[in-house]
Amino acid sequence: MSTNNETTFQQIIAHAKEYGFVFQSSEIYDGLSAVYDYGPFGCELKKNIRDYWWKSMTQLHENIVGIDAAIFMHPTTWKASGHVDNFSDPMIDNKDSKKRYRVDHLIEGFVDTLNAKGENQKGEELIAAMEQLLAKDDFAGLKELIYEHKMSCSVSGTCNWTDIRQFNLMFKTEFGAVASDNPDDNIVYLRPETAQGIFVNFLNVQKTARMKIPFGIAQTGKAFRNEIVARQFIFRMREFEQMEMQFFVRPGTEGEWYKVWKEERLNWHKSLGIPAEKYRYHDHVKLAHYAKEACDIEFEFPIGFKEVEGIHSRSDFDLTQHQLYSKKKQNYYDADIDPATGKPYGNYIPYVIETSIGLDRMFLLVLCSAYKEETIAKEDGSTDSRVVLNIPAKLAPNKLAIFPLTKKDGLPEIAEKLMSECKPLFRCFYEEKDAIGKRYRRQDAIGTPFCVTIDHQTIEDGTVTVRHRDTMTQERIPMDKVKELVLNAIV
RNA sequence: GCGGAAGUAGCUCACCUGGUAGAGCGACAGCUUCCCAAGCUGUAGGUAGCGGGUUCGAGUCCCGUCUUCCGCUCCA
Repeated sequence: MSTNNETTFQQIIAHAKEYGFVFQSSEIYDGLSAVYDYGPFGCELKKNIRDYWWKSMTQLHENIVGIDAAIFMHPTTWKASGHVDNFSDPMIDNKDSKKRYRVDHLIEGFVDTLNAKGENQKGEELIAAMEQLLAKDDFAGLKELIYEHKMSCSVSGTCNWTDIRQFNLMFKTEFGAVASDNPDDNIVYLRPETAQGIFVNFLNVQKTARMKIPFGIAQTGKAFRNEIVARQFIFRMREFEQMEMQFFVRPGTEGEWYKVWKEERLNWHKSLGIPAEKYRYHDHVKLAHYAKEACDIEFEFPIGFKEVEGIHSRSDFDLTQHQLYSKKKQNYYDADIDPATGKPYGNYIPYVIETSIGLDRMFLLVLCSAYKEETIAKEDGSTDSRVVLNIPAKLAPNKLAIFPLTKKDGLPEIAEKLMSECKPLFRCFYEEKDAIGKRYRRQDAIGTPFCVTIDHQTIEDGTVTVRHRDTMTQERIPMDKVKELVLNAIV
């Protein structure tokens, strides 16, 4: 048995479509760019990944609770978080060098060269003009300004510019049925991250669930971003799902908690049996405006190492910002005794360690690591091939397939009996058509870990054949042990 | 967003230099079959991404558009 390592990303994408895992959104209308739908097996796999994460966060950690915050949030949320100001800059491209500039950076850079030449007053005038135009979103005026002063690209040296375009990270929509005179009054954003729903509920959760620091709040849910380049299948989508946990800690302890979660999260990945050498950390050198420390957990996809999860030490940035914008105190009273002073730690705004994993990326990770094209040497010397998804049993869409060897002699009746016993406990699939080998292969293609075949011997002694997906080996066990076998593998 | 390539049945592809679409696999319905796909029979499924143009006639040539792929660019 040999595995072909040269399976490309394309083959995995084709397989995902052909077997009902992922479809392009609105495909009959030529599709919607960078939006995808999950099919029957895809949505099961996705749900199983989400459940596994949720359980490992909220059930296995007594100090982590969940919430489900709305996608719509008060617009001020995004002013406080920095998303409005940091991600709505007008951009311009140089057609010759293909280099993209933020318009304000381009003009400021030009002003710097003026200042270097001692033309400071001209520079100041230019900055003033720019700020006026920016405030009015007058892109034509800004472009004129760039041409008027013959601002050129530092790479190509030309003034061959595209029109100015605004890059908006966040999707906007209208809120409320009645239009206001000022359209801005009705704008709400589709959240670009789930984290802010946790932060604005920090005190609600802390008080009602009677949480003591250190504690965490977990949430899974959709988030929306206008990506400049949206490509690579479900790796980068405009609508995607995050699984985030914000862990609130006493200031000064964030360094050790960052280490704890960095390790804890990688262990979660390893617990799925995915080879450790496929993973690596990528520590951030350049940090975001809110971060103290940050790293990514990267996975080696067929297209190279890519980020799947981020662990960020976010300081008290977010809660402080929300306190500032909402004018509501975000303090926590810590009654524990500080050994240094002999007194309680008292009031403070907690620090936050964030773990944030993309559910869709995790889905792709599972699919990529599971997909195998195998060539099998048969006993008669000929070769055979199969496509198999070695999905971890606890994540597999179907857990058990039940086959009567033939569809007569009472075998289907026995199989249906087993089916009705098992299906309340885990997802099963029943099939009686086609040759048994063909049925096995169909289950391999969607990653079903176990197949059970009922044959004539079952009638005599009540045993069945269990066929294992990964090894293709078979064993004979009593039919009433099947349930237990599967349950042991998936819990 | 820019440059290049592609878009024919669910999938992989064929139709050579324009003359009104075919195969394999798959699916479905049967038959056969006592344990690993490629035995047998039958059925369904495509106005050739979409729109326009040239032509007596276009899947085949031209333009536009959408989508996908590759490279560049961006990515808190």
